[in-house]
Amino acid sequence: MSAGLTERRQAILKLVIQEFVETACPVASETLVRKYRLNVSPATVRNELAALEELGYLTHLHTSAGRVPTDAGYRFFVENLMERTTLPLAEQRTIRHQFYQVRGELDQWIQLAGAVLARTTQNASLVTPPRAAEPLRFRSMELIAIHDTMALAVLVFHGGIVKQQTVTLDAARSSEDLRRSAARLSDYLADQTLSGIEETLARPAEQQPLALTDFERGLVEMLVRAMQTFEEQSREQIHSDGLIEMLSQPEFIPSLVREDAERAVERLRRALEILKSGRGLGTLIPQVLASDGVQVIIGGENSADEMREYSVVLARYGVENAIAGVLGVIGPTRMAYPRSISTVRYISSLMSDLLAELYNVESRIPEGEALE
Amino acid sequence: MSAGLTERRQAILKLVIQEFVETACPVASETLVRKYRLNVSPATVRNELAALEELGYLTHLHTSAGRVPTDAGYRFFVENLMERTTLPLAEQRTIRHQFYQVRGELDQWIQLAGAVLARTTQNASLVTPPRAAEPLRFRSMELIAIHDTMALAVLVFHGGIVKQQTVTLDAARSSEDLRRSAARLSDYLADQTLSGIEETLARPAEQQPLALTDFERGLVEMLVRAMQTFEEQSREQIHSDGLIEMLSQPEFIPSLVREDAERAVERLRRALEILKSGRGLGTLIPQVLASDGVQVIIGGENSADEMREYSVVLARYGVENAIAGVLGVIGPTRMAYPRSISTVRYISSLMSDLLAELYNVESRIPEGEALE
DNA sequence: ATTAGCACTCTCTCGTCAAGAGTGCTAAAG
DNA sequence: CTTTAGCACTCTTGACGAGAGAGTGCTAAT
Repeated sequence: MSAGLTERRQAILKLVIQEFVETACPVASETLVRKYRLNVSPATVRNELAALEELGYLTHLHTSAGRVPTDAGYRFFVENLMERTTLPLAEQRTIRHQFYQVRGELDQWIQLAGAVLARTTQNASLVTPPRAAEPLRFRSMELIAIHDTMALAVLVFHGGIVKQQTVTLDAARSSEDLRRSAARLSDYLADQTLSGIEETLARPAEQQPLALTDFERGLVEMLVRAMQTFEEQSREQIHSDGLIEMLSQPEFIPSLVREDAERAVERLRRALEILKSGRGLGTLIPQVLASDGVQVIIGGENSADEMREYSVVLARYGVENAIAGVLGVIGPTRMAYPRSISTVRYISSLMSDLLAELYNVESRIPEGEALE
Repeated sequence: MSAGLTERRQAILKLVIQEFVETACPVASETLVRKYRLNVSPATVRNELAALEELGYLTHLHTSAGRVPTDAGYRFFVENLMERTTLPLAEQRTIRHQFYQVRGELDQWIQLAGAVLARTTQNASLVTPPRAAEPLRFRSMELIAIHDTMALAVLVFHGGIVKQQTVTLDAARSSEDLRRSAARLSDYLADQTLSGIEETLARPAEQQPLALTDFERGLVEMLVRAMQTFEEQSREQIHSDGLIEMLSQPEFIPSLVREDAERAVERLRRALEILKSGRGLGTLIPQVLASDGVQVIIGGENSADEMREYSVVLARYGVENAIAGVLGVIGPTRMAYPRSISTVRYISSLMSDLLAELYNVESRIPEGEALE
């Protein structure tokens, strides 16, 4: 019976997927013949569909409804059937322009990347802030008086990472005082990592190259705390956007998908939880960070059951050996993979370019034209 | 027939609202009698319910279903029937402790306030960053070299507001160079507002007290751009959180609310749009900024039709004559108003305390115990 | 003024039924 | 051996209706 995946079956599989992605309705044999002007009869197509089903690429919800791709079907499509597309140049231009307008602000890049991914793919987007390959390394500190008993500490780390923190002063201090303390600490702890700083502090007093005042000791504590929370946060933080875009997919509109409507809402809640907590994605991120190119995870392929109905398209971005993050889109398995993939590829290369510029490394990515 | 709002009717109205808020089901006369051990018969209650309906405080979905409060009913409850409660001390303590742990970071306060509001009220929360009453006033600038052709500008404004921005250098510059330029500009433009800076720059060259290099001129442009975008953003930005909490309300669970299920999803989409875009809230924020105490907007009372099914509980927070923002919760009109109001009141006073501390003003708010 | 009793209304839930969609199978044709 | 026409079969969907249940509104008695 099953004579393997003949050319024609592949072509039909491709059509089924295209059609299903477009319409979100199970596709019937006759629809295919009519819409794509196939030169065979519906019966022939039915035979092929049955074969594809036996091979595991399609399913039946129930006896008499059209075919729907399985995860394996999508997988085959992505691997073998899909032509590699790039985002239209006009869209690339528009996106580049938007990034140009927020040049200089990393936070804005992240936010913009999320918004653009969501808008162009009509799905939710995920962006993790770029994380340094190496642990955070202190560079210098500035103290700026806000008023008598309060100052603002600006903590600068290697790689242009800056954190600010207000500190309460035990007593009034002059600007000059603050500047001196900041300078002393900047000198004292320059280029140290968190563990280095802790080590330095742990040394017995007589081995300390510098006698710290109580005030300065307090500052160091604040610095340590800031570095800790930063490392914790950057490890986990996932920005997401485009919930609304994803929710406009028919999967979430009970009137369109002939189904319980109960389940549509349940699905929605699950989607929310995934996006908010990043649960189900936790294991994916490091995996993507360790691999090149665009990664496509279809349904529950790689992670827990809760992701069964969703696909994720992710790519790493960043600068080799320096800093890297992950960005991508998440949506129902019925996803326009070519578009998602080309968008993710483009945005990740764009973000890489921007970061490379920041890090003064010439870009290595083919699609990366200079930013304006 | 309608002998006005007698004592007993008020009591019954109160019970109806309590019951409906708790169960989300239309409340029947017999239920009231049984559950609250009223010493009258269901028939009597029915008469009173009918009167309350005629007075506009209750409605009927259809002939034979229990009563449901109208907006006017909630309004009367909030104004006259509700006892003014405060958040339990244990909860206050927990919340204070959480704020203590992120002391020194304004961004974190905002985020935490949103999370706490959402969690304790089981609704979505809204927080706008505190905005200075006066326009942004420049204080000083630091330039920190990142590498040869890139530096990080740290812009400090009055009130402890800090922005960072990377700048590309036209040519390599020494640290000393950068420091001098930053110092010159800090001196030159200190204490100026955006319009002041623009005015200063507009003066003819011979009146300029200081001849700026091209590089410095570029920095000023960057500063102006940063100040502009900051003012724009802070005018509009609304942080929201707690979507998941709100979505766990029965209104959004089609199986619980006997209703189209279609509408539950539509309602949900609307909620999302309100939260994301702040549409329907736009007019509310300035209104709340201009008034004291907790403001309750029930249903479409004050704004457009899209808010008809939602209530908002908002309060201003901040420091008199210096800085102010708005925070609160949004949820279905069937809301536990006493709890929402007391939570919003507490969080706003807490945030006010924190800001007052930052601004070195002694706190004026009664509930505001010292932070730890 | 309160309340018991009861009719009335409206929703909700099944079950049935007919229509429709699409498949799977069989047998004939190329 | 492949393709196809024809047809029975399955399953969903929507409509209709009846019966049960919930709660009210009214009336008349207390």
